[in-house]
Amino acid sequence: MSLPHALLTALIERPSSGFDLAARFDKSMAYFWQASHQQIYRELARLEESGWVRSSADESARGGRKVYEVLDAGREELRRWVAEPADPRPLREELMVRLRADAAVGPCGLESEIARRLALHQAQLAVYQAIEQRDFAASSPQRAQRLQHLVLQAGILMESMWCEFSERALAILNEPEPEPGPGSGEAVTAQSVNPPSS
Amino acid sequence: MSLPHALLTALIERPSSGFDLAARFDKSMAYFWQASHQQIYRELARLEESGWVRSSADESARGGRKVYEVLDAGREELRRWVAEPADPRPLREELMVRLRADAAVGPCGLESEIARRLALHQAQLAVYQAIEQRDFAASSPQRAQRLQHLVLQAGILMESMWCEFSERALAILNEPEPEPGPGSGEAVTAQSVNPPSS
DNA sequence: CGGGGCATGTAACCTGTTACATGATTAG
DNA sequence: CTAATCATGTAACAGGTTACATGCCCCG
Repeated sequence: MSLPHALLTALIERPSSGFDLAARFDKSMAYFWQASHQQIYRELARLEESGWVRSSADESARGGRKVYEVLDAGREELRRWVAEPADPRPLREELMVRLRADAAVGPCGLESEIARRLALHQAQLAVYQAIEQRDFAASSPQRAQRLQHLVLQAGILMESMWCEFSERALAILNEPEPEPGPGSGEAVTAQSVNPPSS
Repeated sequence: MSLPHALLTALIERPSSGFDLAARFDKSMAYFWQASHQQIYRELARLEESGWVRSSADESARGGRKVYEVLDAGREELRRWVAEPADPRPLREELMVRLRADAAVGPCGLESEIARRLALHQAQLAVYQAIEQRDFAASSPQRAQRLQHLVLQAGILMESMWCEFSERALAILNEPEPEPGPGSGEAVTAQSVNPPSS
């Protein structure tokens, strides 16, 4: 339930239309939150209904462009929400399910997929590092700047972690099997091992 | 859409009832996937409808206990799915939105929340490390074992990352402000800084 | 005047969460 | 007998995804 507050934040940074927000969510906020334009329009309507933002038709632009800005009630709500405790949302990582499944039924050719994802994570890491060099080369004493840098660093930490993980996974998957066995050539090793703890 | 395949995997590891699966999802699979019992029952019904699993009433147990086991079609489906390419699901990390919001509206007292979460991540890390010591002390040559260890290591990497991140965040949030300013005591620093790239 | 980008939406659907409902068995 | 635990479900809803619908305006 943080989409409304993500939108409030983005609108405080700069009043915008739904369209602009959708575009900006692919940039400044994409490290850790994203939303489709449908979601954004839906949510903007709710925010306005709650009296947290106000829209005004932008006559200078084409189409029925509506620019939203945050009202005082919206700011208060945002400040209230920021300090509210919230447990980390549990992970849902499909790749781990695949690895478990591969462990259960025997080799399924997962290596190429992992290699592909390693490349993706390396590329994303490079993008983040380029942004860091461009925008945060000099360490700033300003609180807001440092926090924004921190969020970017989280993205960097995350991508680094996935690179590291992918390499470990490839090392295991590409390992030659201990004894291939001359006869039946499939899924023999799998059944014997049960999950570790219980 | 990996819940059905997570269930297939768990059922291959050991045929079980819905209730057992719900309990086991809190253990062996909880690092990276979880599901409520409602989801599990709903999904088991679908799996049976698809002809991937079969249920049989367990007379020896109390209640209307139904034990599910995976059929050949289910195994085939699982093998097919494992190799299927799938991009990493984008992150959704509420805490990052909070940090961004704090950067936008000024200090909101986020430190205590971050400290709380640091403690949570440290605790979880300790749990994972204990499991690792207990179940994976000796390095095994068996593929399935090594993959299961790998998945646990992903959990460890993840928790370590969050600890590292939380500490960095606390360092910034607890820093004294450069010039506090004698007059107005609120939200002055925020507005001047815009998001980095655009 | 036609195509492409700007701009705003509706509708249907799937997944996951929360709350509620039901009954069987066993321990005290 | 009663409470706890085992065991299986239904219903309603919220959030997110996909597909579709609509119209404006500028450029060629």
